[in-house]
Amino acid sequence: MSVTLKDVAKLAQVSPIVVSRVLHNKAEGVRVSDATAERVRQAAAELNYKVNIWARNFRAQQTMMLGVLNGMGFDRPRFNDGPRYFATLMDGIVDGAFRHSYSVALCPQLLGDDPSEAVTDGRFDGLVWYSITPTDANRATLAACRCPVVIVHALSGQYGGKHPTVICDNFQGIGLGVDHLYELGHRKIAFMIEGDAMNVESEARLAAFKSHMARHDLPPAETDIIDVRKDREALKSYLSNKPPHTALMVHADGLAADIIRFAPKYGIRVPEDLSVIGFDSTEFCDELKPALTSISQPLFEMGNRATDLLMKAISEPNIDPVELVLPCGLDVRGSTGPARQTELS
Amino acid sequence: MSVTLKDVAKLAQVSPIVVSRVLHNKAEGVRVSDATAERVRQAAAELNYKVNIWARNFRAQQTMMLGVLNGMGFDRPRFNDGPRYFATLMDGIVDGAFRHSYSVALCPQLLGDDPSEAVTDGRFDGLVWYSITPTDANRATLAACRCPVVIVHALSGQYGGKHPTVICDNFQGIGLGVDHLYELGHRKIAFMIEGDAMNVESEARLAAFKSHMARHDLPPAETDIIDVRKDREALKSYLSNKPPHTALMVHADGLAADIIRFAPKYGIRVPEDLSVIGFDSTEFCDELKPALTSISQPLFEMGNRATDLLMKAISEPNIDPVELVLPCGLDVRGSTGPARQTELS
DNA sequence: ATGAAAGCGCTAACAA
DNA sequence: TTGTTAGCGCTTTCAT
Repeated sequence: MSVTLKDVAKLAQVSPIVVSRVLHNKAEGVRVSDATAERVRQAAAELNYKVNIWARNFRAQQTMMLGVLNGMGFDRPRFNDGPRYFATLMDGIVDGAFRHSYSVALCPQLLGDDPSEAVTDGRFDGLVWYSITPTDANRATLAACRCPVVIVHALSGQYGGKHPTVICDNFQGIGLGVDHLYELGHRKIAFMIEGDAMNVESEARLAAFKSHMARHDLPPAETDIIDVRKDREALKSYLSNKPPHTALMVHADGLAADIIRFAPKYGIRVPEDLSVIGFDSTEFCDELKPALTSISQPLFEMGNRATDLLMKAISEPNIDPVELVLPCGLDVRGSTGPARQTELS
Repeated sequence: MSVTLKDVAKLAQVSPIVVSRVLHNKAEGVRVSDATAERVRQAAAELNYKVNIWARNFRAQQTMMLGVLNGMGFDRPRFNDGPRYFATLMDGIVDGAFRHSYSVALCPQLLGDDPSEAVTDGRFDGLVWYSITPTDANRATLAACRCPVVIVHALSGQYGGKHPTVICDNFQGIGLGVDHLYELGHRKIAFMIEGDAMNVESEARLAAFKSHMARHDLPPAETDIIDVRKDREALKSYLSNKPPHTALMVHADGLAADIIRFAPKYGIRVPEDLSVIGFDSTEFCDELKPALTSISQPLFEMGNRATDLLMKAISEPNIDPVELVLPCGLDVRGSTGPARQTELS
């Protein structure tokens, strides 16, 4: 069907291995006479020979391929859902993989009946698992993986300390936000959190908030933690009752955006009456009026470094897994300003 | 290293081929005694045997893998650049590929020195090439491909009619926009176009505009085509000189968004003074004030159908390539309204 | 119902 | 400097 080494060898009147050496070996190791080498190269060109990369990989017992899982398990990665989170992370992963001469495949459909076969059929040399939730099923799948797995958005401890992990520094990030507000004169600062399930990262952010506030001698009271997890209406009732705070840190941009959109309806001006900080610095931050100040995760970097950890895990299987915590940034936009001095009327 | 068929065979006291039949064959074709089959299954379970998918693929001379190229050639796909175009298309491609039990890999780094080796080393069973520009280099690469290639965002004729193509119906899409404006009473409608290089699709949209306007007995004059290709400042000078039009169709959303943002500075209200229609219905359309009415490409569908064409090309290599033209939609938002009756003051 | 042989394309190890 | 052997893991073909 396709032109193989053997065909080239026949034409060049040498054995296949010589062709392999001439065409594929590093220049240094090659011990072939110039004349033969030239003959081989000509033959290859004439036949338009190309290696079969999978034959080579099969022989070398490697795939030169990384897989990406995301979310709850074997739902396929979606680029266009939600914010650009996953897209940016993927950019980092792909960039890193290419840097190491690896390809990236999107978590494949499985040829068998069980989705988890995809991580056990030798398809990949390594996996990046993104935004995994620590359910029993996921832990079981993780344990079944036959290749190194780097987990993004998790701390190693959540998974038995067996896998390298990459996560943003939620503690430091929230600190950036709190300090920013403090410097603007804010002392009455609330934290708002939502979400159906307990989200590990949101929890970490809340804890960080409490800690950083305490550092400023402003330990938050219970009423300073506004939990709209069960009832999104709680958000509206908070806004309609003259918020006692001058600033709001929100666990994620989506909720912060709603606040910015709803606030005017309740006579609350952002940032004059209420400063708002989100988390993730999603692209829509710039489009909001006012634009949303937000803490940014180094998503590209996270994906990128994940591949480095994977390479290390592939080449040194028995090394202790690294837990990589990367610093956040603060993108100051229009939704934060000096604290108001008076009560809302 | 890993458990193979042979290991299972030894434990079950049968030959490897029997194991293969029991574990992998369709139920019907299997001619193995129940007792043996059971023994094999037990052995496999005991050893925790998993197929090596690449050995199977290698043997079958297929990869069950599709590749995606985008842009000018071998720049790697970027998910987070520009609008969500590529992300949505990818979602369609991935969905389609999975539906056919194929994986999708992002255009890989090349193990050799020449990037284009990636399309000739048998890495993929098929390729989706997105947003290709018809340069000589790209034509050459296309010709060198050893697997079927489906081109997205192109017409078959641009590439010698040799490859299946998928494109949105720019003509019909622009027609939706023109008709929408016409029904709102607009008669003075301009078309705005930009971009460094000649963009085939933008050109097609411009031509469609002329044609649809003529259909309404409103053939556009030269002054109704505002070309800001060379000079983005031309946009501002257009806005500052009391536009004689009541509506503007723009070749793409990005430029339309700028108009919406700049217009107020020149005392032009959208849509009261000037209705604006974009193209692509990008997600930021909703965030603009007013939200941007825009023509939408069926991007997910385009990616999805591209994989169908690829499957067909893989299974029937000699079939005539299909040219798929998928209809656009019109997302009416706030930036279009009834035509103003008076001149701008 | 089961098994033996053979080979996909490539390259490491060893031999000449 | 060149060639031979051998095998990666799997499955099709043909024989028993």
